[in-house]
Order: sequence, then structure tokens, then C-alpha cells
Amino acid sequence: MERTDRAELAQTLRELTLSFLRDAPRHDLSRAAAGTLSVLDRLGPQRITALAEREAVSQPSMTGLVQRLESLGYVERSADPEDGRASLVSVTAEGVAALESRRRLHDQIIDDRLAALPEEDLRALAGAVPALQHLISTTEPDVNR
Amino acid sequence: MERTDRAELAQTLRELTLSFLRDAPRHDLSRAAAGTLSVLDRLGPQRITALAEREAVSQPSMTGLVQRLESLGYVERSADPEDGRASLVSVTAEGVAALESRRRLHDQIIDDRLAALPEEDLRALAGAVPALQHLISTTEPDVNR
DNA sequence: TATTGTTATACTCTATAACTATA
DNA sequence: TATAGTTATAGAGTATAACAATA
Repeated sequence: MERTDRAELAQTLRELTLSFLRDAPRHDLSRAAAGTLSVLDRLGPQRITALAEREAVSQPSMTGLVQRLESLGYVERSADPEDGRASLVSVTAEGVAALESRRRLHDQIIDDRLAALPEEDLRALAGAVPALQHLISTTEPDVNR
Repeated sequence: MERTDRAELAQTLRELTLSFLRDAPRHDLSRAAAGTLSVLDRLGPQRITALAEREAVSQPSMTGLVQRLESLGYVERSADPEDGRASLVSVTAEGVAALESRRRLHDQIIDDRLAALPEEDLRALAGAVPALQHLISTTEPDVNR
């Protein structure tokens, strides 16, 4: 693929991301909140520091986020039996439900937009699904949110 | 296209969006800030109310955003000669430069990820570019940011 | 009266710096 | 000393309600 073609593709993907981003305010969970719940859901209880690194936020930010999620009933905290300094955060059933609700809502918004496209476009997009999935995994081990 | 296939496509696009979204904190301009500068760049001076509607934020939020952009030197305000109540916001050369810098940075981040894909995936994505552009325009008249 | 915009107020989410407790 | 986490503080960015000025 030519370098200029790749640049055009990158630009298109940037525009697509930003166009979907405008829909984000309709959700109740922030990106970091949804990402944190997803990590806890898939990987089990985690320390504050590990969550902060994964979500690319500071440790104090993650402390505050966990406190907000705790007050919403979406996560619980327990002492780490192996390290008296650390605590382990785990997701609750309510947290999993909120996460799935957010995913369904977001999928529905995108699906509504797809429904407006002609069949030809949908075929082209369907053909690109494996490539898109590879692209997702290029730098991002945690995307299923 | 089958409904279930479309749902899978929607899910893939959601995951892609969120994986790119994690790169957003590296930029200095917020989504609303970048979108506002882009509108001013392409459409010329606009009223606060028009900008608020376009960016889907409240009028007071846009007032605050414009004040911050003004203090950064990215926009200027002048009186509307046709309506004493209104003011017109316009982008400065510094604002355009900041906008373009942000676009280049984001495109580069995405391009770096594309560079890691095999040629086969790139071909599939290239074939989906027209469809992606149509998808961008389904609900979003302002995406070139 | 209706519209344009600002101010007042509050909450979320982010950051850095300073601190406490444990390793 | 180093690490895990919290608290203190500040700023960006969002909202609603109340207000001033103009149409």
C-alpha cells in the first residue's frame, strides 16, 4: 500500500472516531470508568496502581474513580492478603450490568447509522472486519468495553 | 446484509473507536474545542448559540469554552453588526495552527498502528474507505477535525 | 415577550504535590 | 528508601437556573 493511501486511510479513521465520539455524552460511564469495569470483569480483582497504568490515568485519579464507582455500587474493595499497603478492587454484579448496558446502547447507536448505508457499503465494511479487529489489537490489549 | 452481521460490525466499530479514544489524552484540545475551531475554520465567524448547537453542548458551556480559547489566542470575538445582542467568534491563525497540529498528531498515531498490519489487511481497509466516509456523513455534517 | 449571552453555582474528571502506612 | 494509596488543591469541562441587554 502506498504511503499516501495509508495516510488517507488514517485520516478517514480519525474522522470516524471523532464522529462516534460525539455520541459519547449519551452514556453515563466515562471512558476510564467503562475501561476499568471491563478490566475488572475480564481479569478479576486488581490493584489501584495496575488499573491506573492500564487506563493511562494518574494514581490519584484512579483512587477517585474507584471511590465514585464504589459509591455507585459498581465495585468493591478488599485488603490484599499478600501486601498490607495494597487493596484489591473487584467489580460487582451491578457494575457488570452497567457495563453491558453501555455496550448495548453504543452498539445500537452505531447500528442505527449502519442501517442508513446502502448494501454495497455494508459489504465493503463486512470485508474489512478482520482487518479492523487486527487494527484494534495492534496497540490495545483491552478493547472489549 | 444479515442483521447479526451488522451487529458484529457495529461492535467492531465500537471497539475500534474506544481503542483510538485512549489516545485522545495526548492531545491538548478537547473534542468540543477542536470541533469548534474546525467549524470556525471552515464556515467562518459564528455566534455562540450556533457553535453550542453544532457541538451539542449548552450555551453557557460554549461561553466558557470560547473564553478559554480566547485566552489561548485561538479565537477572537467581535460585535455582530446586525444584532446588538450577539457576538461573532472567529478563529485566529494560531487557532488554525493548533488545529492542524492536532490533526497531524492524531493521524500519525493511527498511521503508526496501520504500519503494523499486513498488506492484506491494508487492502481490505482501503476497499472500505468510501463506505467509512459514507458512514461518517450519516449523522455528522462536521467531521473534518 | 422572545432571544442572545453572561454569571452563579455545582459536579465530574483530570492533574501534581504532599502526606501516611507498609515493605 | 521505595512502594501503595489517600488527601489537598487546582483547573477544564460539563450542566441548570437566574439574570441583563437587545430584538
